[in-house]
This record gives sequence, C-alpha cells and structure tokens, in this order.
Amino acid sequence: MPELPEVETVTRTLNIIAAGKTISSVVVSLPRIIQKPREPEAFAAALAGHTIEKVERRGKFIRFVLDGLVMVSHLRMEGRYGLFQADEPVEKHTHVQFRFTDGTELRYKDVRQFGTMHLFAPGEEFTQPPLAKLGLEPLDEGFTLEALRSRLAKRTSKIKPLLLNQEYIVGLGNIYVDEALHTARIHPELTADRLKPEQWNLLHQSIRATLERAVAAGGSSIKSYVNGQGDPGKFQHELLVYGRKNEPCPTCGSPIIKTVVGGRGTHFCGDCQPLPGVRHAVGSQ
DNA sequence: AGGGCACCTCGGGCGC
DNA sequence: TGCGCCCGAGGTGCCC
Repeated sequence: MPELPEVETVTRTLNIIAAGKTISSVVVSLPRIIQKPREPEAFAAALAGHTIEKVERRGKFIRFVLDGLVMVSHLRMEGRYGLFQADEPVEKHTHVQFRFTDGTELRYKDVRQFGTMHLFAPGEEFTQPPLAKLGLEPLDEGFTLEALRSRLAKRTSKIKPLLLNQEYIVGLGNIYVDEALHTARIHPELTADRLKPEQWNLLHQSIRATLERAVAAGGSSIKSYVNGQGDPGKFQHELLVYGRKNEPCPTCGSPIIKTVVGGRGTHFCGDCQPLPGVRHAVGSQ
C-alpha cells in the first residue's frame, strides 16, 4: 500500500542504488505489468543500452529518467524494487529484471501483479496517462490552503473519496487519508461543501504534517512494504487510527470505529470526528 | 459524477 | 483442536 511517503522513500533509495547504472538487458516474466509499449519485447529492447540518470516521484508514480527515455512505474499495492547480484536466486513473484552492465540487476517484485510500467520519450509522459491528469503535490509550494479549497470546496461528495482522487491532490491513500482526517478532526463522510473555513485550514495543515512526518520516518511498513534496501519504514508505530479498530482513540479514549466509506475500510473516532446533524454512525464491525 | 467492480494473491479468521 | 474455505486487503481504471 505504498502512498506518497513510501513511494518517496523508495524513490530516494533507487537514486542511491540504481542511478548511474547502464541497462544491458531487461527480462519481463509477466507481460501484464508492461503497459507501454504493449509488447514486452519492445519495452525490453527500448531500454537496453540506456543509463538511469535519476529517479523522481510524481504522486504515487516513480519516474526513472534515463538518457533519452523515461520509465514510469507504479507499485500499486505490493510492488517492490530491490538490487541484486545477477547470479543471486530469483525470488518468487519477481516479474521484471533490469540487468546492468556492472553485474548487478534491479528486480521488480509484486505478489499481486497489480503494478504497471510505461515507457515514454522525455516530456511525453506528462501529456498522457497515467500522469496527465494528476493533481497537486501536497508537499510542494503550490499546495496552499486556497488551492485546496478552490478545488474541493464546492463539491458535494464525501471528503474522504475526494482526497483519495488523484486528480485533485496526489499521494494520499487509504492510510494517510484516515490519519489526516483524524488529525483535522473531520468525519470522513462529511461532504466537502459542508466544511467550515477553520476545517479547511486544519485539513490543509494536517495533510501536509501527516505526510511530512511519514516521509521523515521512511514511510509505514504494514504487511509487505519494504523500501528498496529492505529497511522497514517506522511510521506504522505513529498511526493514530488506521488499523486500530476498537482501540482507544489516542486523543480522547473512545473506541476507534471501522466502517466502509466509498468502498474503502475507514478508521475514525466518532467523538473527535463528529458528523454534524447526524447521530453517531456507529457501525463498528 | 459518483458508485461499484475487476485486477490478483495471500493469509487471517471463522466455521465445522 | 485442526483443517479448509472464504473473504478482505487496497490503487487505479473502466463501466454504468
């Protein structure tokens, strides 16, 4: 479940372990991962001979910037990268191997096979899917209170699904959206048009603070997430509500409620995050 | 526009 | 108590 902090951590690690290396060949064991070009053989052939100059993040996507080529990679739920010696045994669920001229190789492993890779000419990647319609980077200067409000304040849908929609703001996933809403004391089902000015202010600060703290901790290591060097992130110990169903709210002590909002498992405190005009939606399951 | 589901595998939990 | 099955986990994209 890599969200912005995890993808940022992986990106930084990739810059350390893979930047500067030249690809000699690429092995694709699961064609479904390769979205563009459609043929895995074409994908592999295009990358051979190119050097990884740097690795950057856009939302939850990783951009491998090579000389004259850009590879866009999304980890979806369980994708991981790791650097190996070419002669090391290949672990199960390894779907793509980028072999380097120095005898090492970068391996992409993804148990659920949901991850994607796209290849573009430099600059072309921002004009078409999957990057074309991405929204604001919440840790950039452009993520101001006004930018947040102007995009969302007139919407009548629930705030949580809006925050998960990458067309408005990028990087938030199910974990950090629950955390940010808790910190801002906003009920996940409150519709955006009903947020008060002070709540927009709190939400803006909470999104930024939550993501910044998580990046500083190297992300969260829940289930299978491990960064490129195999070090687990530490932020899972600081999660306030996610995964804490029935545990006391760290703010007020009431049991954390778990419900479903917009089809997603949702954790919040019914006391700290009230829904005005509606009786407690007590649906702890 | 927004909700629901498909994509896929693993493992936790529950029922027998 | 042990085994086996079902379903939940979630980011994105597509369909309605």
